Amino acid sequence: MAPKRTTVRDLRRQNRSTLLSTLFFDGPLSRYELSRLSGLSAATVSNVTGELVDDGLVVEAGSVDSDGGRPRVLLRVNPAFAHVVGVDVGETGIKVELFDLALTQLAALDHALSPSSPAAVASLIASSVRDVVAAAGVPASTVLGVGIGVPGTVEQGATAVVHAPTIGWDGVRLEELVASASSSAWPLYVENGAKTQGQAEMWFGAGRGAKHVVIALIGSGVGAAVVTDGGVYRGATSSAGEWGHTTIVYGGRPCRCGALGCLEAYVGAEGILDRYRKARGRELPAGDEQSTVAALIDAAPRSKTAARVLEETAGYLGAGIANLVNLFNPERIVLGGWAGLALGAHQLDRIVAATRAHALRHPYEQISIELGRLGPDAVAVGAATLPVAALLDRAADPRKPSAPELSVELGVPDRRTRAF
Amino acid sequence: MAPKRTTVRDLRRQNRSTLLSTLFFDGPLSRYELSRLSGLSAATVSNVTGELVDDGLVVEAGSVDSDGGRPRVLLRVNPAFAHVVGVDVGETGIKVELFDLALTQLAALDHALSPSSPAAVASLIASSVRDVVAAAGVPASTVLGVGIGVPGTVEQGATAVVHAPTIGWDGVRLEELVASASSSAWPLYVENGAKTQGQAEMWFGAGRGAKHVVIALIGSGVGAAVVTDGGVYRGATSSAGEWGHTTIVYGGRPCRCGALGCLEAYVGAEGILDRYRKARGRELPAGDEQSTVAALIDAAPRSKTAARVLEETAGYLGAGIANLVNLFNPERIVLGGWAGLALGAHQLDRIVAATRAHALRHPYEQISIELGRLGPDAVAVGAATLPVAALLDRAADPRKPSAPELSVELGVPDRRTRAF
DNA sequence: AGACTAATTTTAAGTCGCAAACTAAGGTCC
DNA sequence: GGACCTTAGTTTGCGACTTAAAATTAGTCT
Repeated sequence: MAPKRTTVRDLRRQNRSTLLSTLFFDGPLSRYELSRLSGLSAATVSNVTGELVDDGLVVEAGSVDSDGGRPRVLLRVNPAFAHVVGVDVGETGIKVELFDLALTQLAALDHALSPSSPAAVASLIASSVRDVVAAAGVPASTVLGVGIGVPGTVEQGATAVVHAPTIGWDGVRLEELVASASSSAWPLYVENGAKTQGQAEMWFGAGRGAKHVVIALIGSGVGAAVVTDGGVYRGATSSAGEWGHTTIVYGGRPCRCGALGCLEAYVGAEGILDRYRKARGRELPAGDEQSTVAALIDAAPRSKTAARVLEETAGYLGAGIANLVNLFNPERIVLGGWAGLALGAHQLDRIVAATRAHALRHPYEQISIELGRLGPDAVAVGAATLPVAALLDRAADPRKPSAPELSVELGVPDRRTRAF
Repeated sequence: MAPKRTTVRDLRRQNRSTLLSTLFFDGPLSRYELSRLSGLSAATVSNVTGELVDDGLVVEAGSVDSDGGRPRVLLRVNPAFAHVVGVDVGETGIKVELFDLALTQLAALDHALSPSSPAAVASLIASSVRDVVAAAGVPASTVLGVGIGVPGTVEQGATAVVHAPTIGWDGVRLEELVASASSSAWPLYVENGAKTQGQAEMWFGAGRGAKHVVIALIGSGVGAAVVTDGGVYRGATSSAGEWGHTTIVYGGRPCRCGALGCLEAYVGAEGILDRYRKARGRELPAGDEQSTVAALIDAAPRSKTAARVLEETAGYLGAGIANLVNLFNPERIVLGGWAGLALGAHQLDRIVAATRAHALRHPYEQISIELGRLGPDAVAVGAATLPVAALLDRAADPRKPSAPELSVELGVPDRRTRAF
């Protein structure tokens, strides 16, 4: 409630966290390099890493010559220290994957699933998590937590509340449902799927190294994860980033959200196909969205109509991206989601040109537009990062035995910001 | 360059900053209340405030009974400890105002000015600052710094670079120009005017108490200050928040930025009047924009055309606001700028209705839409907060004698301030 | 083996915030 | 008016922390 920031102990925790995070992200490093990178004195690095090694969080990983002196001993995060589970609740099925602490996948499970009651999904999640832990053969006690990415907005609070209209969920307390369907008490972290995917791209994909990034997620619908100052931006109630439902054509096409002229109604797969259908004046061959869009793109070289629809899509998308550029002034825009990748692969030049036409010169000059680098597992990987982020953040403080007050404070990795 | 976070000394600075900021924003407080609010122990509060009092930053301010015990001694920031200057560089003139540390205005100066060369403006700023300090009769040595709000984007870096197309500035290093035109070496802080006005609303106006706010600035043009997690959001190169140039009508009206369909072309004063002109099919009576818009609003009850133009304006504006709501998920939207206030006063219901129609239900339910509370001095007040924010931030560390390495690190000042 | 170099660890300060004990300042009750 | 509360603020003693400097370790080079 208050500014809160205090004691000398926080310092230690902070430094533990800094060092652990540095090791996590910047690979094996010697104590010496850690000292340079963190700004901490060699003595402190030695002291703190010693503790981390004692705790089993960090292990030595060979050494490296240093011309003519004592070789540096490399340290790295111990991948086997703990395991995490990532769950991707999609519109057509759920994926459950288990990773070690380095986010290497050890086991995975896939369930097709037509939209079902929250309770049914929760119980499927609970049993699948159990199964995947068993399949990987890791001791249950090493499981740090379970991250769950869902296709809707997630209101973070004492307990996460999910609103996911596309699968018919409204006000679902998924955390509670899963917890009560599950025998183990692993901490649960529920988050919007676009945000988990964005976090995955930030940690391991096209977002690495940047601090201000927007990761667009274009599939059947359209979403985005906005990364500001290095962290996923959530806003007051965690529903920030609903890019798909920003108005781009005032009074335009109806969107499934009920409003008119949303970006999603133009560049979401459903919107693209619908516009194509109208342009052709007749129905499309049957097939799922994904292959139909692929067919549309294939047809472009031969079909004027297909080409025009794609061209227009690139225009709308560029304008939508320009809005992000003007509002957020990011360094980088990452196009993700299956439709985003498909469009990006064939229309990137046009998209960039349209962005340029709609963005202000100065912020436009700062950005690069790239394609996402992670595959279809990105949402699950990103979900699995949630417990890891919590670990790094609280620096695996041994005094806080790993599963404290549920996911509550996960919200924002509480880096301090500032006013001006 | 690295995560940086260290020493035991930072703790002290941090706590000094927390206490000083708490006193600044939450008025006179006793040590006891400070202890509760900051989470620090009474001992530490006593210790740190003792230091602050010794340094002259804080003074006692009477006492208050505490039923049946020792009365509490109130502490407050010493308004006379330092002074700050705020400069509002507008499109038609500059305002220069001097404040004490509590941001009470002590003197002000106004110069009409047609768009002029940067050097001329810089020299006018330099001399006016000198004049206003002299007029207030405060010793030059107590001037903490000079904040300057400009009507364009400001790229923060080693030195601030201003791009302000509406006054013909492109790549102007205003800081350097003012510094060389000035004999004193007061630290300079250059920032976009919409952002300084936003900061003023956050500190003293409609934004108080909230952490996620968008302060819209609607005048001749359209801008916004986006406050995320309590701080004004700048993005990678400080040009974030260009709301006016987000596309709201794909392929729509040409905007002075060169693109089509920008929000500014519809709800900026110029855009409104131009649409009205077109709707009436003939010229408007002469007059400045501000009075012409007022006349338009007055005419609405009698003129169908005027009413329709305003109604449409509310619609566009609502859609623009909804985009902010969906993307940023703020708690509050503040309408500012003379046109924003005028529209808000007469069309707020319609604007709210349009916002509701375009926003997603969940984030919409979180917001309140309010009018700005500060008058035409807001930009200057906000500019003056910049040196104050720097003071609060570095906690007036006595070791850093108040005017150190020029404003350099103001850019993305690196640390926490406070919940504001 | 001895000299040298560079990475870590140990040692000796010096800082900091906190809990507990203590002092200050006023009120209540008889 | 004095014994006794109550609340605010200060002092003291301590444990925790980081650091600079000195010491140690582990190789390379001759």
